[in-house]
Amino acid sequence: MTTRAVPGPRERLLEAAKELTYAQGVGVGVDALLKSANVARRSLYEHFGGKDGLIAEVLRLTAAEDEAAYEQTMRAAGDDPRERLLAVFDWLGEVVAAPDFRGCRYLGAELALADPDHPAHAVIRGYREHLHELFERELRALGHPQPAGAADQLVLLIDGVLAVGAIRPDSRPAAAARRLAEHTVGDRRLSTGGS
Amino acid sequence: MTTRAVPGPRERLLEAAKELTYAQGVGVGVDALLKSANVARRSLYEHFGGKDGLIAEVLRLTAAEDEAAYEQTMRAAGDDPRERLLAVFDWLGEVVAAPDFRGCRYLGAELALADPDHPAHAVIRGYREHLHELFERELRALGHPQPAGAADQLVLLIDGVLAVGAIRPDSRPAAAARRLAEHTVGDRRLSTGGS
DNA sequence: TCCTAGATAGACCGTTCGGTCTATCGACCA
DNA sequence: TGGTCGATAGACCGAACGGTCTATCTAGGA
Repeated sequence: MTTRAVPGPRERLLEAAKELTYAQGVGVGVDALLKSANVARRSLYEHFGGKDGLIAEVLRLTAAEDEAAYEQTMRAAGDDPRERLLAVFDWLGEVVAAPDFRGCRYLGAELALADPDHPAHAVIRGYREHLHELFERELRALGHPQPAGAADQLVLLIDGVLAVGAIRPDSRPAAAARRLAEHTVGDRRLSTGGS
Repeated sequence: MTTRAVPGPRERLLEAAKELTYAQGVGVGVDALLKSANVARRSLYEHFGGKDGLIAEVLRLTAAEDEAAYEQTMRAAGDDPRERLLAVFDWLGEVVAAPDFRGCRYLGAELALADPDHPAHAVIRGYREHLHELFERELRALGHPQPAGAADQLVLLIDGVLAVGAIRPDSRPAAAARRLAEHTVGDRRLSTGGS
């Protein structure tokens, strides 16, 4: 049974941890997670082996969701790779402006988990690589001369938006980043084969 | 006596906290701080009122140091505002490449301290504003048409460098950001009064 | 010389931490 | 009907948490 009519303890725990580890940081207590999920203490250790396992699994889950959100945003922006890439920054503007926005979940976990062997770090790196490949693919379709380097720049701009948004959400960082992203992806003439 | 020959408990505590809160995050225990600083438990509460007060004071201290580092970097780059601004990104390249680099201290604290009333948040915002004003001043000297907006972009690029550097220090994010910063500050012709 | 102020060590407080344990409950299946 | 398995509640563990306390020591000034 991989599907069930009503969410089981595992699903409830993941959902509660997804919200609490974002709102409070990965330092939330196990008790708070169990209480919020209405799950027995033992279930956590049965399903995830411990708090660290739960955190890593939550990041895996949200990474898949966030990757899908990026892809959906680009899909909805049409067929032009340039428009698809820039649409990401318009969408980020909404993300950052949301009242419960509290910065990038992955960067928060990366900085909070001092242990370099924590399983979350590998998940975070994988998420970043996925985004990088996503952008690089579009840049290749655009005929960009340096798709890998340009993808580096786009990822950096996204990090900047999420970081600035965490501290000064009112400063509209996504708009500032979009202007730089327009420069990164190149102007419209470039898509016909510039130098 | 504001100066003393040998660092007193307050100075030792600040120094130890500066290192430990960066290496381990602001979640470090009070015991670890006291042991590292070789300071009596009571001294912490006498001087800083508690852990939160110590953290805020550490951020105030490092903010002053970091602001001075930015200014020194720009001063050493000469008189041309354009070169002074771009030199910041060359310097950031060294910062990120340092073996003990672990991301931006301020962003880490911002994301880790869930309590919006924590005194550290005000310190962090003040630090950001100081940097913004520093850049805006140079951009005005450059004759940039939108100094405030361009300063927003530079701060965003710095955040991006520090964020990417925390996760993939080997990807040379400062070099990617510098190329974008060159676009932000404008090319050389602009300093003579372009559109 | 005595007094005071600051620093020390460290016991102690109640709470919370992550994790392990036993015992019970309830649904499903043979 | 009896057995099994997943989930439950919750006691319990040692350790660490942030913070308060007393008592002792020591350097500086009157």
